[in-house]
Amino acid sequence: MQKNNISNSVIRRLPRYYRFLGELLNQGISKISSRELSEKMRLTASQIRQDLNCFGGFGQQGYGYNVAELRREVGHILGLDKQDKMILVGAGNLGRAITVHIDFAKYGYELAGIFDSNISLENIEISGIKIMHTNKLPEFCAEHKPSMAVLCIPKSGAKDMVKTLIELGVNAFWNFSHYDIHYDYPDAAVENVHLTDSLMTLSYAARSKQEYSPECAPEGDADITEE
Amino acid sequence: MQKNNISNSVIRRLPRYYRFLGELLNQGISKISSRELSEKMRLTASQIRQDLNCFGGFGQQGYGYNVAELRREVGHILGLDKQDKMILVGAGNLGRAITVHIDFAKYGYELAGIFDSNISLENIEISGIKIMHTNKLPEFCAEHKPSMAVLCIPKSGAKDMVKTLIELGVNAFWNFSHYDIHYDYPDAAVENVHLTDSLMTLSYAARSKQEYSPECAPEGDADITEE
DNA sequence: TAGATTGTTAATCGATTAACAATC
DNA sequence: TAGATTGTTAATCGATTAACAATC
Repeated sequence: MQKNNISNSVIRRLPRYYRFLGELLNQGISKISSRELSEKMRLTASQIRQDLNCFGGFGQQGYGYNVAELRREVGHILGLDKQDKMILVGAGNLGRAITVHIDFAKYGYELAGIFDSNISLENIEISGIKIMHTNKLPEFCAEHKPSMAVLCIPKSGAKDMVKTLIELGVNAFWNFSHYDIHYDYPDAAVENVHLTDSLMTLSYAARSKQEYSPECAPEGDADITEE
Repeated sequence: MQKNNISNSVIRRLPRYYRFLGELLNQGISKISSRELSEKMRLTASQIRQDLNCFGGFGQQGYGYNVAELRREVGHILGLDKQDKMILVGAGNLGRAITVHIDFAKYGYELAGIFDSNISLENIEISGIKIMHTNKLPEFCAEHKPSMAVLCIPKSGAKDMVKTLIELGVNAFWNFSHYDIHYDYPDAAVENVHLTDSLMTLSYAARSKQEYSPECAPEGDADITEE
């Protein structure tokens, strides 16, 4: 199904296609052309056809794409129709929010266990799952063989935790810490969520807009705002 | 200070520079060359010099970059040394986690108010801030003039909420909902955090690795894994 | 000064867009 | 069939890397 070497840019657009196709389906739209979809998604029809054709010819000349079928295909490419076990490590505010907020089953994962190194959290339930102490990880992983871990722990503890998890067979990480897993384990599947990086990017966008907005703009050349 | 039209690719690398420079500083390293930094960050020295030179010549030939000074400059470019008020809308699990987890002051923002449309949450305190009902927004914004809002609300309510906030003078959004703000307000500063998109991307990476891993690889050409 | 390393221009690479032939 | 729209190749655009002259 998947051809070799699909570029990261293409992969990162797939979830968005998947979402939009889901919405179209909810709206009862069963057929769509690349041009119509491009208008809804604000990208070019060309790009949509290129992207989809990395994985196969899902459309039909003169007709377009069947929404339900295309969504199923994209979901399949993303692996959402599989079923794997995963764990979450770090039951702080962020870990608890993700546990409650994300419906992992929709993405082909079963949240099988929650772990924290803080012994006082042991046996507390979140979303019906009891928090276990991290010293239970070897036993748990041997039994359930989770393939993915969500890391909601500080950077300081992350390096050792990842080492442990890799040894226990976990090879995919949804990483909310700032520890750079790929540096030490280039073969692991890693998706970093750097919330503060995102906030800083927004800060840049918001504040450069401030500078250039008409009310605040200084007289003369906007380039030379430096003192 | 900032030249025109810095590409988004460059901007998105700045927070990472900022983090790495902070670490170097913590380690007591006061001077670094683009080559040394490139090894630590796993990117090319050329790119580092190109990126930084979009904003000015922060280095010195034959010497390198002063870590403390460069960090200050990058922080300044990102606007982290400013101070603006902001609000958070949606005090569910995610909203509460972000309130507690993110130190907004570090990024030049003061979390001035938390809002929720659920009346039963009113006056509950998170991180010392009392949740207010969303009907208090007009009054609050008139008084405090927040420039940014964190949106931790479902997509269904997001469109109306953004319309309200835009009218109240908020023009930057850290958007955890799936509502596409830029579609309706192309001039707003928007940073989307699509957690489930990130999870799907990880799913793809994790599962295509599974397919190609030595233990599970089928015999013959790996390209033709389709039945 | 000589050595090192930046700032900056030129070359390369990859991703996006445009064009069009294939075909439903 | 004629019209529409895909799949796919070619052209363009932008981002990254390499090279080197400037200079500390």
